[in-house]
Amino acid sequence: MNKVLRLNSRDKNILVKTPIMASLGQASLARMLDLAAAVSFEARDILFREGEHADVFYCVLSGYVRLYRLNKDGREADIRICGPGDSFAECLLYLGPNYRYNAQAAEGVTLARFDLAKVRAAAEQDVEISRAIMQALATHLLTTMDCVANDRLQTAPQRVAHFLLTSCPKEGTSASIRLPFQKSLLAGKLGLAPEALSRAFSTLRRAGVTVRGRLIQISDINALKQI
Amino acid sequence: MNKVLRLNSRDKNILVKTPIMASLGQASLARMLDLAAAVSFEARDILFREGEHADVFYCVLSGYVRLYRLNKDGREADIRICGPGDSFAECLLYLGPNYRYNAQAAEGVTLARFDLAKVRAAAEQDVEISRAIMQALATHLLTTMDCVANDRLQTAPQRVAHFLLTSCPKEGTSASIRLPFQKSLLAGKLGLAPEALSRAFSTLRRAGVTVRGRLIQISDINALKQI
DNA sequence: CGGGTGCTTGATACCGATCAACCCACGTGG
DNA sequence: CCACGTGGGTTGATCGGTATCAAGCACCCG
Repeated sequence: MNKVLRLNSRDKNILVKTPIMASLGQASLARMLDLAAAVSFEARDILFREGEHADVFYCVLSGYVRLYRLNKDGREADIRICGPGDSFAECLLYLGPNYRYNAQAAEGVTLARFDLAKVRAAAEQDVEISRAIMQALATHLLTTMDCVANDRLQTAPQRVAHFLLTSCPKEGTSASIRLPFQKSLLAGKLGLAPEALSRAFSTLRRAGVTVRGRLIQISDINALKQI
Repeated sequence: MNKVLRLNSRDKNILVKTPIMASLGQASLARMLDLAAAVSFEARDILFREGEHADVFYCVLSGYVRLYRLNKDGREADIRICGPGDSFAECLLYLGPNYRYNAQAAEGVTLARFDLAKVRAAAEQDVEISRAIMQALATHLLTTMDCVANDRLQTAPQRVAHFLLTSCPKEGTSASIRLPFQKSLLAGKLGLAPEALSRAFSTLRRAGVTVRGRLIQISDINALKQI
């Protein structure tokens, strides 16, 4: 747990470009910025646990946060990986009083923290804010439904190929990507064990994918699409 | 495709108890009811397909609807099964112009149909409506996140046990359930092949689960929780 | 009685988890 | 400068779970 501050101007600049904030007009934006506090966490810090009473939600300014669940014998499964601009736990604005999953800093992170009750009140008065929240919720919902469908339809190499294709520019026949986080985190995001991710990368070698550390070269984008 | 009618009073009674409508006051409720049209589909009818232009969303009055995706070689995976009271595709109120999955009637269904644009306009003026929609979106989001977590953490028998536990009364040591739909639909909902569901039921026999047709007897609820 | 349809059962194959060993890059301290 | 430890990643061997394919069964309805 950590420092709580008013946002500095760098943080504000990031926050303003965030999906939940980007669509807001002058007044609504000011209102939301006024409710935001900056907090930071070290790698592996737990932000909250499933079942705890929820009174704040977050928006990532830098770094990555894992949202995950545990089963009764302690195995964990990632539900979502949140990076810069992503907000999480906003779904609790209009729901039960407890967090429904665990959140952990995957590395050092800085976050904007919002008081659920205050934002709820602000949304009540300000249609722009409530519309922005709806949009965020709808987006998360579709993303999560995509996740279910992908888990159920795609094999490990296909998931990795799909991920690569969504994180490289559309045009051109080749591309190179730098992973924004550790491979083990990517594995979790794709619902794979780290070993399975590693093997998936090596089967993708024959489709023109070269991996060295976090650098990934894709020689033939169209070949990837055929996987 | 089928009859389009104003709602009859039976349908209205159902619709009014629905999550999206239940929280509405007199005026907002009237406004929404005024936008609703009743439609019905035969078993296996396609309501819409992924990629089609979306101009309406639905709320189930009776029967069940499958939401599913296809992969390129034609295999399908269910994303969600919607029963009476469930609404779907409302997430498109504030998002892209196209449906993001396929919807099919799993049996004969009656639905309330809402024009996206009109509801959007209504929500813009009426905070109650927009709050109700948010609540529905948030609920769906959490449900879908649960689904991801369950898919990634639980085996087939565990998923079935979990399903049984959520569809039987909390108190008591034994219970009996009548499945509201076909087993093959349940299989899809749980992300399983029908054969796998069948086998899961038979491994649950040793935990005191007896299946005959759609009737399921659970002799020891606590035993199920240990699976 | 014949023919659906939905479900179960069996045999097999595949995919990914798991466990263990190893590798490599890096940092630290003797 | 080197020995060592650590953390992230890869590789190999094995196991388990579920999909798939195929056949058989039960029930319903003509």
